[in-house]
Amino acid sequence: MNEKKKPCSCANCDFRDVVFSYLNDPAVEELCDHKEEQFFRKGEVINHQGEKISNFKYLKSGLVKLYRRTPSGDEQVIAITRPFEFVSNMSIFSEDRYQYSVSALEDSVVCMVKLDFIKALFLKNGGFAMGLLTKISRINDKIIAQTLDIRQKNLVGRVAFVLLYFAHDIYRSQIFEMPVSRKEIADYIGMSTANVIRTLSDFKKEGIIRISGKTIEVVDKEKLEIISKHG
Amino acid sequence: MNEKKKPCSCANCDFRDVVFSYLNDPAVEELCDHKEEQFFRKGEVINHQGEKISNFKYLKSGLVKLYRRTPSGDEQVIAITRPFEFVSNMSIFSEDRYQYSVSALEDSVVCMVKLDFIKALFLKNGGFAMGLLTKISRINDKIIAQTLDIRQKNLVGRVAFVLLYFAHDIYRSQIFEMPVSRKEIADYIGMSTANVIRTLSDFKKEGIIRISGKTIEVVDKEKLEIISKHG
DNA sequence: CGCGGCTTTGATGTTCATCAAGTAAAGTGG
DNA sequence: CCACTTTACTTGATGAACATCAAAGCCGCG
Repeated sequence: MNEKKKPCSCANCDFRDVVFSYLNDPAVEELCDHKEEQFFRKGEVINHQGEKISNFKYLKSGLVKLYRRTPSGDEQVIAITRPFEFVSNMSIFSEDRYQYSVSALEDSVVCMVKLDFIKALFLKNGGFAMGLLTKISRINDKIIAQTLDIRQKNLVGRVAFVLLYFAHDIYRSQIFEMPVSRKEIADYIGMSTANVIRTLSDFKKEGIIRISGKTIEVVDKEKLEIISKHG
Repeated sequence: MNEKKKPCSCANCDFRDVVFSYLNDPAVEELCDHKEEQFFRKGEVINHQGEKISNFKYLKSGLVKLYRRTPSGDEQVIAITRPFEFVSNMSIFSEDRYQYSVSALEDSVVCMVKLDFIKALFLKNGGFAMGLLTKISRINDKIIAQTLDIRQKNLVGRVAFVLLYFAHDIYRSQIFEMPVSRKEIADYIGMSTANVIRTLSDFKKEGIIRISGKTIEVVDKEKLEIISKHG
């Protein structure tokens, strides 16, 4: 009945179900003492490619993009994701430094725990390890599958794909504010900025979508799906 | 001094250092009782996309390709790897069924352990879990990085890249037998078969490589590297 | 020795990137 | 808050890169 103890905010965190379900209450309590929440304004960089990895991070709220800068200097966008994906990507266990950068596309809250603490927990708790492995595998699978899906499409198919991705997976709404620039879309699906814009204009002319600035509305979802599946 | 015990072949397996280093001798002994080795002739399919996953598999010797068939029916090669990469890829923990197929490019030996056994071991032994997670992460990182590297290059750069990949990473020799068809190369780097051949012919004319059938010799490695880095 | 698959090469057309020039929008400093 | 600068967006015109098609050569295999 020592109810006076400070309640741990982690106990009710949505993320607990995702990978921390194997931790019992005392363990979560301890985790809580080691975590830190950090706020990132839209546009801010959360992890920088090449920087040393010292924390296990995951996205609590917001929207982020994972990307890298190529040797030749341009940007490749690898993924755009919502909670509760990891921020310090998979590399945390395999690499010393970040292979990719992560930045906030919307105001975001990131929760971080010292990596050493996670690793120690890992050694002690196999269930936790397995939960984490499953989650990381799933994220990796998704990234690889999406990359392959995109590669297979032609230009118009890619643009259709990306529109559907935002409408369905990110915003779950036919009408939304595009959180990225046209150039970022281009870097995401691997084509030139001019042609992304051109294709969007074509879609608009054909009445498939409505555009006004950053606001996009998917009018003819079915047609977009057909185009996405190569057309 | 009960030396009469049957010696466990797993104890000295090269693979032990890769992920099983956290297992002590009795644990390896037990693992040994649950493993099974299987031989695959060149061309045989080891895992089939869509098939239920029941074993943890890794490549002991040989060479394999990881690929998938797209909805539209053509093949995308995701990776070509040597031991000791996993065969039942990362998805083993995240998915019920294989997302991709794996086939042998050379005669190969695959070692397999019931997945249930690995999972149980996982829960008991955090160190083992961590070793495995690290290994899986590294493989995933490599696949993603390679895919991004390829995407960034133009046609000739991609062909140069693939030649260097076989010469350096796979065969460690300037001269080697290409284990895949021209079409498979095309599916690997995402271009048409005809253009792969054309580019190879161009390289030959310029004296950068020598070709006779499946045998390829890299003559001017430096030039190939320049071309690979966009040329 | 003839059939079928893989390979090679040339010719053709499409797709897409690049360049350029103009417009809208969004910061920035006075 | 307005003039100024910069950055993002848009559109058209051009050419390069690449896929596709077709036809022929090669090679292994029954």
